[in-house]
Amino acid sequence: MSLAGLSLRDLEYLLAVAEARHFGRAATRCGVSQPALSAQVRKLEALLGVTVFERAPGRVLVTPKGEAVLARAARLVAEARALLQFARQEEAPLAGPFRLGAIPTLGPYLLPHLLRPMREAFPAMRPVLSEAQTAQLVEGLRSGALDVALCCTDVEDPTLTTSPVFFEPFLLMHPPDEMPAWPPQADAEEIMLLQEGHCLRDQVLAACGPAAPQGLRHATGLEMLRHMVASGEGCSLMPALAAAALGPIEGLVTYTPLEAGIGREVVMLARGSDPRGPALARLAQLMRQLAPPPARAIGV
Amino acid sequence: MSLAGLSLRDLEYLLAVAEARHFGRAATRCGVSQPALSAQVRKLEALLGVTVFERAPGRVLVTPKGEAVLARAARLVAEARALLQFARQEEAPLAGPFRLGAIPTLGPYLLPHLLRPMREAFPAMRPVLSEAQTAQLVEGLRSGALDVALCCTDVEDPTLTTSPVFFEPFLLMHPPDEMPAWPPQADAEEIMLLQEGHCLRDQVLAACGPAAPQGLRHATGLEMLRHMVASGEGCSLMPALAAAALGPIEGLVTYTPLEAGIGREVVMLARGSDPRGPALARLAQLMRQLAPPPARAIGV
DNA sequence: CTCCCCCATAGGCAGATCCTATCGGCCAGT
DNA sequence: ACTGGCCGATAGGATCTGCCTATGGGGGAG
Repeated sequence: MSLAGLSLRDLEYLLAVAEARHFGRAATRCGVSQPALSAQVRKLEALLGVTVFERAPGRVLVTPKGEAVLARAARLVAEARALLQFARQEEAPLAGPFRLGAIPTLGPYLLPHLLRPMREAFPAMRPVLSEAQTAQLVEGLRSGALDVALCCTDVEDPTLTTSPVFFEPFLLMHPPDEMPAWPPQADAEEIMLLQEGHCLRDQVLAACGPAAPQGLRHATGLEMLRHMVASGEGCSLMPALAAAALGPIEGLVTYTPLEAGIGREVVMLARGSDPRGPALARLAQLMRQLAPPPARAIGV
Repeated sequence: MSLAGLSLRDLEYLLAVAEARHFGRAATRCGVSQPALSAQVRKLEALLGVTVFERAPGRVLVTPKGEAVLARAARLVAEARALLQFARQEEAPLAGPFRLGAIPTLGPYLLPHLLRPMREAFPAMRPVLSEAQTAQLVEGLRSGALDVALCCTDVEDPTLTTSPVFFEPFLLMHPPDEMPAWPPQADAEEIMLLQEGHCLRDQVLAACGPAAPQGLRHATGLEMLRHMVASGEGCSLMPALAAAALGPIEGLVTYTPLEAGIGREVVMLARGSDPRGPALARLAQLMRQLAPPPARAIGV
């Protein structure tokens, strides 16, 4: 059974007649002419198969079944009004669950600085955090499983919007008693990398210039990388936020700043089709305001 | 806030898109073209002020607020369907409260014969009985306070329908040892009447012909009338059903049949505008079938 | 690089809705 | 008994909404 032909406006007309017990006054209240309202009520009665009103001379009576229909119609109209009111009430920006993904070499070190100010700026936001590599983040964005992603690779997907957040410098991570040359010499096997899939691996390789290592020796994460350096396996580059969070290891690992410009651009990705575009832009701007101070706070 | 522009059909479209996650398939399911459905959904979103769907390339996503709107829309549509189904389901004839009025000289003696068969013929009917004089019954019908009325006066009101039920003869009620003449002699003061307002008073007066009494001696009801006859005050006419129900009083009151044609026509009145006209006609026919047998059963 | 998928847009048509004007029935005041 | 007023129904014309087919345009896959 379809709802074709059943109109909420006609139900309003019905209720108006029931209240006024008078077609003319009901029409005035509804803002239409009396014939228009009469015709619509008659049409609705035909559709329902119920004679709701008995047009008695001089007065309008309600039939027993009409009473029941009117009661249900009143509920329906009230709920419709509630729906309209609910839909139209202004909602806090980014309200509700907000799926935020980040790459593993960034999220654990950046998000702690962001979450509290974000909650203050968007009180109704309920962040749901996840950590994945860039490819999975992009797929999550496209499928709707994520709302925004923090990563570093320039994504050429035209359906995604890219908002710059900040530039994160790389620090040279090495044993204190062993200062490697930078940029590295040809086939510098002492440079260690993350395993395949991490965008940081590619960024470090790019930073190495022509003397990029083969990358045969790799770690599954930054913590492992730091411990490998501590054990004298070699050296590597560390993003500034991770270096600040993980810190040096007395007598085993220290960090040395490199020349300006060596690092990576952190961006916020979102779907271009997300209707909350303006709010997302404000979120990106908030991140831009927040990200540099912690980067300076690490003392590099 | 008005419901103008909010259409249940559009809400159905919205739900179809939410289920199918695909405008084209939703349109097919709704039996309209894809552009038609797209336009209506877009219009509805504008009306609500909520972007329910995010048209992402290759897929359709639902926004957080859209989820809430969809949930309410689903409730609304379900209730609308329930209303349609409820309205369209066949209802037992004359179902619900049924206000039946009767004049005092008829109701208590006729209705006991009618009620059980009426309940069998119209099982869903819930009779609500009342007793009043003709003028009040007619007013009750016109105001909608009554559904049908049983009375005897020919009512000329063009808004009421009159269905004959049966002819109720009058019996001469008198002491057994004192058989009055009929028709009465001029100014026969031994003829006693009911008080003003009872149609039976006028009918008896009419039956008396030119020798009608002044009616100075009157009773408030048929029981009182019978007791007045029993006490030797005079005699009177008694409707057959009342005579059967009240019965003679041994040695004090007896009944004597009169020539055929002396009596009153009992009719059922209803509003001509009552939409249950056919069912009311069947009710009148049922009364016609039921009324004569009890009239004969009184043994007169 | 091209074809396909999918939603949006454009233009025209048909039905629904509303309006004003009028009718017909009932009622009340003269 | 007559007549003016009230009230809902009907008639006819204007307008608007909703739907259709055809097409556009962006994105994705082979």
